[in-house]
Amino acid sequence: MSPQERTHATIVDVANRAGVAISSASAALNDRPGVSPSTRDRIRKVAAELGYVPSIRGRSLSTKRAFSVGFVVERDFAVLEADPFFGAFIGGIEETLEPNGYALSLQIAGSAESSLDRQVKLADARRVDGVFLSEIRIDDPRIEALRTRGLPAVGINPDAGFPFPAVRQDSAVAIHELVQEMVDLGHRRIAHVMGRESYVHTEQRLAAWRDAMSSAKLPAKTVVEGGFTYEGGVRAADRLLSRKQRPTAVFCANDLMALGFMNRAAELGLSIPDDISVAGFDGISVGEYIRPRLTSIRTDPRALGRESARVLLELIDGEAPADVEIPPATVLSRDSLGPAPR
Amino acid sequence: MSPQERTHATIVDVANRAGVAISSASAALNDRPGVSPSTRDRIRKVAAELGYVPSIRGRSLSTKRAFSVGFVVERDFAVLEADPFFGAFIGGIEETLEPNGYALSLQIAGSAESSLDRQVKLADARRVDGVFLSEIRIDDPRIEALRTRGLPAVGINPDAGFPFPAVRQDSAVAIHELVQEMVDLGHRRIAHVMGRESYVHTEQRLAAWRDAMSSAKLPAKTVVEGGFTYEGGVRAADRLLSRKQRPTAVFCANDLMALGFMNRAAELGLSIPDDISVAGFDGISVGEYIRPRLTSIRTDPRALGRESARVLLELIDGEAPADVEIPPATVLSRDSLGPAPR
DNA sequence: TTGAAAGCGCTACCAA
DNA sequence: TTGGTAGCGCTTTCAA
Repeated sequence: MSPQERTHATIVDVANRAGVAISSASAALNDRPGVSPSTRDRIRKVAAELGYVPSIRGRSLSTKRAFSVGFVVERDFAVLEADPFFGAFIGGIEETLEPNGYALSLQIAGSAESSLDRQVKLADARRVDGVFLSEIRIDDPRIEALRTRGLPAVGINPDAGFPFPAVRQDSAVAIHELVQEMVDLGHRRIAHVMGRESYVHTEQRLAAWRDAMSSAKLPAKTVVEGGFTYEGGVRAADRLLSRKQRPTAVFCANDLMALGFMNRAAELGLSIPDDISVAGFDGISVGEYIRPRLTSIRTDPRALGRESARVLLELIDGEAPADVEIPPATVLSRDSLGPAPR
Repeated sequence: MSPQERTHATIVDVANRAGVAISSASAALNDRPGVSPSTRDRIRKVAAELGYVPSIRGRSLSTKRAFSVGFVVERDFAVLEADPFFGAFIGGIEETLEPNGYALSLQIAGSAESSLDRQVKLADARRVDGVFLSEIRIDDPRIEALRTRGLPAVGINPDAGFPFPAVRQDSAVAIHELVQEMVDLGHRRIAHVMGRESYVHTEQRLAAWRDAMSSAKLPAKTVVEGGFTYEGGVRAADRLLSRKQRPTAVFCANDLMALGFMNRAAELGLSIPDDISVAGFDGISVGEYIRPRLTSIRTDPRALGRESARVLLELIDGEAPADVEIPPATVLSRDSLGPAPR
């Protein structure tokens, strides 16, 4: 075991070469007051000559900061692949992190238990200064674990009453619009294929659909669970389309389920949107590539990531950031919605 | 700025409480010899009572290790979303990293320049002990940057002669099989939609296609560039299908381009696979969800990630790991290939 | 087997 | 404005 480290210039080297004290070098290099302009310049020049880059390790130990934040993705590998949220969200996080000298420590957990475990380990080893909490569950155990540890955290689309600062993007309005659009097209039997049970966003979408249905004076009772997977969408189609009074339109809680639903419906001999209208949620790019193109709800995971990171950094800096609400999701009208068959 | 750090138990606390020297505590906690069984047990017990978790920061500074490795993903955000490699590869990396106490520092770079820049910063700030090099270009400038810094790195599917240890998955054999399958179906005019210029994997797939064509005594001259994007696939279809002697089969260097190609072909009134056969590369799950289902080549990014991380950790440990070759990619036969039209 | 202490690279406090 | 120095939490060397 030989950590092959090239010898980097340290602040001591800079101070020596510049003929100043280490503390002066530190102050100069960090734009802290208390150094005369001339020595400051000299120190800077020497640092540049030496190719000095501060060691995050030394700084970390002395400032008690990791300069790194954590994100534990809790998602099945299979789902992960087709998931649009992931990449864009991380991209957004990075937009904020990078200019602030922070790095992202990413972990992938296959299950909720290991997700909690990973989160705890990141915190206990003081690898990170804070974490992102997405895919929040009802009574999510991570919340308590984080609170006992006093680790800064920011929630992505949590429910009201969430104990940490939150960043939210409303999708209820878009879901209302979508349902209304269906109603305007003459649909009365509108079903919902909901996501995985006990996730907050599953409930949020379900509730929005219910509200929209009730606004339209329509009964909101046809709901089946699809678990956010393609296969779940297939099964949902099997269950919903075998009914005597089958729905004429379906709102799926994500695009992957909508894909499964559409394919199964087609296999069952139904044509979309002539026999049945389908809409998804997420606005994944693949929705644009399939035929008919999938009507969906477009969210902005990138902005969510960017803002979450901003809030998290503020929190880490000891501020008390307010919750952030980014512009709401919008309906992405494409071809999978049509007039209700008569 | 108040780094809200709960006071964690340190090794000093453990040593004090156990009534031993710090060095003994360290030895006991790290399974190093030189501590009697009884004191070792006592120290362990105290550590457990105190909920002691070693601070990675302190350890990092003293061992000159970050216990973290870096991965800079250089990909367009739009492409990233539909990219199957990303998530699975990271998942694989994690499988190796986690049990070894390492974390992954992930960065997303929009361009090649910023990718290099990020890589350099990670290295210079000593945030990571090594990095993964994927999406390698011909004469990739990152290689030189890494070498000057003496930072351990492992290449993912690099060309022969790559200066760092490498992990590879052969796809030439599968491409040969695929082309042969096309030939067996009666195709003679088989085109290739290649990926983005100057990427090693673009060249590798192109070369494999050329070889396969020449093995079949067929001219390998119909090639258009598609840049690995959906739109590139669309443009390729426009160019290839407007020819007087249009190809009857097309091998696209990734699935996304194949999707674009298929959709455009359909728009032009061609039916797949009756009028034209299409195959992709990657085996993305969406290929299963579209109609006709896309024939492709299945790679194993997860295994690639797992092995790469293993090699990288060995390298960091000062060993001299040999290159690794994981089982080759395979043809994923689905529905987008059919007999040549006559 | 045990303990004391130096040192990793940096920040920050206190004197000069 | 400068310099000296303690200390962050750990590993590791060297004495006892």
